[in-house]
Amino acid sequence: MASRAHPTKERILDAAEELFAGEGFASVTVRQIMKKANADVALAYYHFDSKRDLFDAVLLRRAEHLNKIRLDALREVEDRHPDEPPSVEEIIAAFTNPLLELLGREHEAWQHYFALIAQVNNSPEWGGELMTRYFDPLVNRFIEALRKALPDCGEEEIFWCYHFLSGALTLTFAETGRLDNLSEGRCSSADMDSIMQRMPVFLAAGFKSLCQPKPAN
Amino acid sequence: MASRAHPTKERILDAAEELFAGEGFASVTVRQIMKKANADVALAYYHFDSKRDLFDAVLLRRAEHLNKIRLDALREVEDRHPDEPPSVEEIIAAFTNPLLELLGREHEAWQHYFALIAQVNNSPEWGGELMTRYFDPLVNRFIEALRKALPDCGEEEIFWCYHFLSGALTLTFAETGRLDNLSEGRCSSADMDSIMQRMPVFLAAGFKSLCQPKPAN
DNA sequence: GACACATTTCAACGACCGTTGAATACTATT
DNA sequence: AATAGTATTCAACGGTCGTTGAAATGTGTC
Repeated sequence: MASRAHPTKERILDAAEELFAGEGFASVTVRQIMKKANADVALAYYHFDSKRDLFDAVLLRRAEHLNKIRLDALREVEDRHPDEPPSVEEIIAAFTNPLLELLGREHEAWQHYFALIAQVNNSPEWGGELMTRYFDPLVNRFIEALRKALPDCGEEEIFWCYHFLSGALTLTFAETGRLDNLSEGRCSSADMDSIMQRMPVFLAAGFKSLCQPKPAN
Repeated sequence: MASRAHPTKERILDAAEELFAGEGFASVTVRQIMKKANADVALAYYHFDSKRDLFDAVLLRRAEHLNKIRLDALREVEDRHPDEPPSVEEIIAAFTNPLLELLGREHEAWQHYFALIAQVNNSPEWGGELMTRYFDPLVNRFIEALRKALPDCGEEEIFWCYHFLSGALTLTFAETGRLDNLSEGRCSSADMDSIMQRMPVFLAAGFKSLCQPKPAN
């Protein structure tokens, strides 16, 4: 039992991640988590100090990796043509495409994580604090890049545009089934190619419409 | 006690709405709700049949009014120039501006409701089913109007664009404090004028970029 | 093999959960 | 004033919650 390849602590985090993502923090029981993780209840409190600490650990575990690969993606498009700033589309694609790559590689794990993030982002209880704690440095880095790509853009505009982006992004990656229901099967939330082709275009157009002087009507 | 102006049933719904919006369905206790409503615990089960039924009643109460005024707003822009379909901006403004008007009139009540909807929309547990049940007829009506405004648009594009819109909209109206934190006070989630001036423009640009042949680069 | 130390098991604590049945108070009609 | 129906109170139920202390087991070191 408790194979080395999947140590207990990781199994607990996996189980907690999936259950929290599906039903939220409060409705999931520590006993449910530990049953799914095939471990005794008390082990949750040995490896983590409380249910809440376990929740934070779930969030933190993948946040670091996520921030790293997104930052790499941004650096890459910035280095691609060092004399001029990257386009808005490129910056936004660097923000969103890493998520799609992760989903392609380990779909289940990251899908649960993104569903969890969507709930956190949209919760008044946690949205403000937790998103700030885990993602602000990276987000500020992207906003800085966007400012360079949109030199005529006002300060407030950038933040509002990012806020709209954030809502669209988290809902899309949450895969709640809403899109599938509404479109009566014509679209699938899990269709990553559709997301990749459409989301950066949609969001970049929004940024440009608010942040740069319109050429004409 | 239990003044006619604020009957018990309504007070229970108000209290439940505020608490559910703040902390989610599961972490709120029926006892907490009834304490806030200044009524005995058992009354929750007299006026509603269960905690879950109370939750549904909270969602349903304002959904009807909301659907009505949004539909009116859409009809109004459609009737404004009966010979041609309204523009994408006008349609989206008809979808979003009624929310702002409600917030202007009874800010607190509707603010709690929108925060609740944001959580429901982003929950895998509820997002698919509940949003469909309460809002699909209206949403389909708007999608139909958008189809007319964007005759060259593919079927899938419209649903994806609406999905992006839905995410941006629900997060924005949830007022989680995230925008305020990220912008370090430069923007306020509660600044309704900012939303009205920016959101329809941003979203309409996204629709047009994906749904209509680009004039140039 | 004795030792320290990390990990796991087991049983239980008090608190609080959603829910209910029976008794009481209110309100309006006759 | 008697009655019927609605609204409210009170006390409690079985169950489950997060959490813990103490005992048992495993693991590597000298």
